[in-house]
Amino acid sequence: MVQITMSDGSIREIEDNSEEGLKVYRHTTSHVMAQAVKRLFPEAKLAIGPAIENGFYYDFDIDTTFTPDIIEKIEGEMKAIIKAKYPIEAFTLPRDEAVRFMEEKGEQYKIELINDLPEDAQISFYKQGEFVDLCAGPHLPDTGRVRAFKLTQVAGAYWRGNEKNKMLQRIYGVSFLDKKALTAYLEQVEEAKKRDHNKLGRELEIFTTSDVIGQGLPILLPKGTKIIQILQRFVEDEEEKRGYLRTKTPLMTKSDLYKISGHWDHYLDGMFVLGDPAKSDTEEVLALRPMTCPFQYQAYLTKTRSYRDLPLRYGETSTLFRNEASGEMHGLIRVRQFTISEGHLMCRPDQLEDEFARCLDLANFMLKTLGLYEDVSYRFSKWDPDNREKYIGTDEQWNDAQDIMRNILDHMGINYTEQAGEAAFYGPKLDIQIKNVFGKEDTLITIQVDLQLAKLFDMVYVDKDGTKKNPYIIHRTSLGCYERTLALLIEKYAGAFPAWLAPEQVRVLPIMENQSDYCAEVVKKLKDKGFRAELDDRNEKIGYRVREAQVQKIPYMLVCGDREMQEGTVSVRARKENAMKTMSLDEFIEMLTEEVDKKVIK
RNA sequence: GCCACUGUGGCUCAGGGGUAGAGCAAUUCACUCGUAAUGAAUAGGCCGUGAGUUCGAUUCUCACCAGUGGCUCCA
Repeated sequence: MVQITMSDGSIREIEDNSEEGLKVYRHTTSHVMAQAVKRLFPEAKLAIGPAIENGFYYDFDIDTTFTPDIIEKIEGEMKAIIKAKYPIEAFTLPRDEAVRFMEEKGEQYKIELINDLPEDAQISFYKQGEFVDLCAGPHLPDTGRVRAFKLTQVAGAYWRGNEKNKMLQRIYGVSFLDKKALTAYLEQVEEAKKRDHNKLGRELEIFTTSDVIGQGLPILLPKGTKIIQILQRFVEDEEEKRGYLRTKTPLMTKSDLYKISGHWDHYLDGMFVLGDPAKSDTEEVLALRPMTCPFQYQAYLTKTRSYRDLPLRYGETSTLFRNEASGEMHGLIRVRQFTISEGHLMCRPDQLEDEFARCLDLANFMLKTLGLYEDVSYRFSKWDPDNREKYIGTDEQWNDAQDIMRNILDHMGINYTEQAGEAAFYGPKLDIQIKNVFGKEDTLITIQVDLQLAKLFDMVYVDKDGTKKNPYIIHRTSLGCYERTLALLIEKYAGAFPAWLAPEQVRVLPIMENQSDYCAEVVKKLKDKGFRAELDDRNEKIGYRVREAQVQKIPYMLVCGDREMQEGTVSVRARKENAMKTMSLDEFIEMLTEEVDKKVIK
C-alpha cells in the first residue's frame, strides 16, 4: 500500500501495484524529470507530462536539443531529486491567482491549460522542493518513493497534438516499482524487438525495399508473396462461401468519380493524382484509387435493384494507393501501395444489424484462424463534431449512424472503447486494433456503417411498397490489408509460421552426400502432393549442418541417413521439438496434410 | 510534413582529413560428420547520392535520397 496526496491535500491509501497506483507512481516520476529539466534548463517551458503505459513523458518547449548526454545528465539530476526525498505537497489557488502565479514563472502553456478549466474550478498545484507544477494529481507523498526509472527516448510532439502548433520536445521514460521489474521490462522490450517484422522480414527474405523505388513501396520476395497468396486464396474462398460476389475494378479513375464520393474534397492529400488537380474541371485528370468504394458502387448501379436483391455483398482483392506523408511509412505496416481484402455490402435497414454481425463474425473467424484473435481490441471510432472539414454530412446524419452502430455493438455484446475523431469521412467505424512489437497500435480490420454515400451516388432499390430507397452500406475488410497482416504475423510467430502459412514447410536434410538422391526423391514426392519442401542444398556437397536463422523457422525437418534410406522412412523433427520420430513418408504426408487442412497453429 | 537519430562489402559492426578493417555469409579445395557453426585459401567496397570547404574528403559543411523511433495522419 502507498499513501497518495490528492489535489485537495487529503491523503488516500491505494495498492501500489494496482493500475491506479502505478499511474500515480509514473506521474510522479514525470514530475521528478520536469524538476530535473528545470534545474538544468531554467528557460524550459513546461507543457504536459502524463503517465502512460509502462512509464511517462513530459513535453518541454526549449531551444536546446536534448542530446543523449543531456538525457544522461537529466537522469543524474533525477536521482539527486529522488535522494533528497522532497515532500510533495498539494495546494490550490483561485483562478486569477493561479494565472498570475504562472505568469510570474513564464509558463505560458500552463496558463493556456488553466484557461480551459471550468470557470469555478479551484486550480491545484503540486510542490516538491523548489519545483511547482500545475497538476490535477494525485502524487506520491515524496520524491524518494521513486525507485526505478529510465529515460528511453526523445521525440518531437506538437503542442496539444495539433500540427499547426509549435513542436515541443518530448522525453519518454519508463518507470517501475523496483529495479527488478524495470530490468525485466527492458529485457522484454529487447526480446520483442527481435520479432520486429521490419528486421526479421528482411532477414527471412520475405520482403525488401529499394532506394531507387522509394518510400513505402516494399518489394515482396518469393517467400512473402507465397504467404500472401495463401492468405488471399483463403480469404477469397471463405468470402465466396459466405455469399460474396467478386469484382475487379480499375486502379484509377477520372476525378469525376471522387467528386461524387467526396474524396476530391476530403481525401485529395491522400491521393496520387496524375496531372494537375487544379485543372480537373476543364480536362481529364486521373487519380490512383485510395479506396474501392465508389468503384463497387458503379457495379451496383448497373441495373435496377429490388429489395429482394439485398443484401448484395461485393468483395474484391483490391490494390490501393495512398500518398502517405514521408515520415509515416513503416516496414510493411504503413505503405503507399497495398492490397486489401475489401468489400461493400448494400443492404436494407432491417438487414443492417445481421449483415454487420456477419462481417464481424468473418473478421473474428479470420483472426482466430491466424491466431491473432487474442491480440486485438475493438474501437468504436466516431466523428469529431469540432472538425467539420474532415467529414461530410450533418449532425443528424452522424448521430443517426453512430446511434445505429452503437446499438448494434451493444446488442452484440462487444467489448469496445469509443474514440472521437477516428471515423472515416463518410461514417463511423468499428476498428479492430492490434499492437506491433513496439506497442504501437494500428488498425488491422475495420467495419464501417455508411448511410451517406448511397445517396450521393443515387444508389437505390425498389422497396416492397414500390418506392425507391437508398440502401445502407457496410464497408468492411475481412483480414485487412495483406501487407500489414503479414507484418503482424511475422511478429506474432517470430517468423516461425504455422505449417499452412509457412513459405517453406519441410526442409529435407541428407546426413551425407550419398543420401542426397534419396532425399531429392522425398522432396519430389512432397512437392507432388502440393507441399512446399526443399532439399538442404548445402548438404549436397558437405555433411549435415543446421543454420538457425533459416531452419528453425521451418515447421518440419526431415533427416535422412543410411537407416532411413534402407527402410524407406524419414526421421522427422518438428520445429520447437528436440525429439526425432522415424516414420514412413506416407505417414508424414498424412500428418502434414491434416495439419495444413485444419490450419493448425503450432 | 514536423522533431531526433542513423546510412561503411550479402548480414552484424569497428575505424577515421592522406584514398578501408573484423566476424559471419559467399566461392574454391580438403574433410563425409545425426540436430546452433570443420580447416585452409580466395574473392567481394566510388564508405547512400550530389555539391561545397581543403593540396587532398569515406571522414568536416550543406542539400537530397533512404532507414529507425516519436508527433500529426492512417488500412
